[in-house]
Amino acid sequence: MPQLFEEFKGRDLIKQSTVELDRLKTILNGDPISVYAGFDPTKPSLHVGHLIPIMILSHMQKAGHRPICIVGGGTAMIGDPSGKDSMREMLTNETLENNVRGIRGQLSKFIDFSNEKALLINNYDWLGFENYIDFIRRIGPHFTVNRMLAAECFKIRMEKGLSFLEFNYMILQAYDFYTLFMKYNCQLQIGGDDQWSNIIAGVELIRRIEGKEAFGMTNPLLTRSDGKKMGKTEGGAVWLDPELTSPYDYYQFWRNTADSDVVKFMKIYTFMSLDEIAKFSSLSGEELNSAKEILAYEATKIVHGTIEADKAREAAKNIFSAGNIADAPGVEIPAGEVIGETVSALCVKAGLFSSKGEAKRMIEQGGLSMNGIKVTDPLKIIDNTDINKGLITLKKGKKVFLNIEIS
RNA sequence: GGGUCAGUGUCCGAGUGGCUAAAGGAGGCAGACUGUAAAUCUGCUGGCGCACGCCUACGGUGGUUCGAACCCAUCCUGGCCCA
Repeated sequence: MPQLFEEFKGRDLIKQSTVELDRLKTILNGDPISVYAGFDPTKPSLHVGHLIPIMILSHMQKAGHRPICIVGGGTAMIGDPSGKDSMREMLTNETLENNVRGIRGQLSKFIDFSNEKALLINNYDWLGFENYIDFIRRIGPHFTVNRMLAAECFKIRMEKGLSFLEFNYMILQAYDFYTLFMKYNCQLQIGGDDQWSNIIAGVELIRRIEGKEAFGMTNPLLTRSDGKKMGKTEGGAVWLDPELTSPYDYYQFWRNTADSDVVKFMKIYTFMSLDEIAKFSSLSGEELNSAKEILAYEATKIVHGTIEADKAREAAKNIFSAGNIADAPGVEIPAGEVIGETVSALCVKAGLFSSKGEAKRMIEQGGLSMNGIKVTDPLKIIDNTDINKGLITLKKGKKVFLNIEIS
């Protein structure tokens, strides 16, 4: 088993570090430390885009370190301007609390929070009670505006306008790091490379106030080989919450990975050993198709567990290989709302298309099959002969399957 | 606070009184080819019993006009310049 640093290197998880690599190596491979990453609770669920830091924390915990997850109830009220060209919507307290709760549950699938082996902290605990005058007198002198303005993360906003509110985000995140450093002796902050400015701000703050050294490390920001942002699909983000993205869809997301990304994703998004992954790197072309299955299975397993991953894999096999679509996702619709309806109306009701107009277009273009037969007439009326054993199976395009259960 | 420019569909962005459901691009969806891949080519891409019709839409509200995304007033939001 390779040591942590080698593991990270092998998985291409290190982009920038505040110290030279050989020092980083002794830190990562050395005595247990506390390591922190922040998550913005702007949504009730994390999505695939959040996964890299989570995986890093998970690896670190396995190597004996202690992860600290900050769910930024305090900072989310500000909104991180990094990489955004417009100001973020402000959130109400209730949605924030709700979001924090959801995220906590998801993190615990990757990180063991029992017996304080890892901590989950809301930075509102301290940010919420700071006195403004007090705060700026204590922290303010350590930052110069000119330095801050030079930071990469503010650059794009210098054109479009940056509110003072958002400008403070960096300071608050630095203060988070400082607080954790003082309270928990947290020495390392990790995050996406877009967090680099915020991370070094924290490192500097600690050095200035305490004269002590803390470290920062970033992971590369992943774009898929087709240049699209990770974790976004037609339907929006791919969520970790099974209510928002079903395990089946989650599996399908990974299953549809581009050839050129398969090995890269295995390294980052699964716990498969590097040796094991190496076997796949020599594959090319059609052979890679089976590697995608493994990637999808492993990635799904981590988030949704073995049982759901098995189910998703089975369902996918049955649907795509055996042509048996009984395992496809299903919706239940009362018989009265099915018989006598047009196909287009049924599809809309089942959520396959968002409007009848769209359904009609798709059908006219040959994009819909019902019970395995291509539908050509959008106004076709559904009758009893279309129902097999209480089911109508619909297929949109090549790979979106839906069973309508008639109740 | 003063001056000035801007706010258009998922996003970017044209349009500056009727020819505008609104150019173009991106994104998305679908068809063909495939390996549940990529690339490529093609079609579609506000809603509705959706060929001809109706409704909703160009920051909000009110107005001018036979007719407004486009003109006027006012408000909101933002940029830039000045204080």
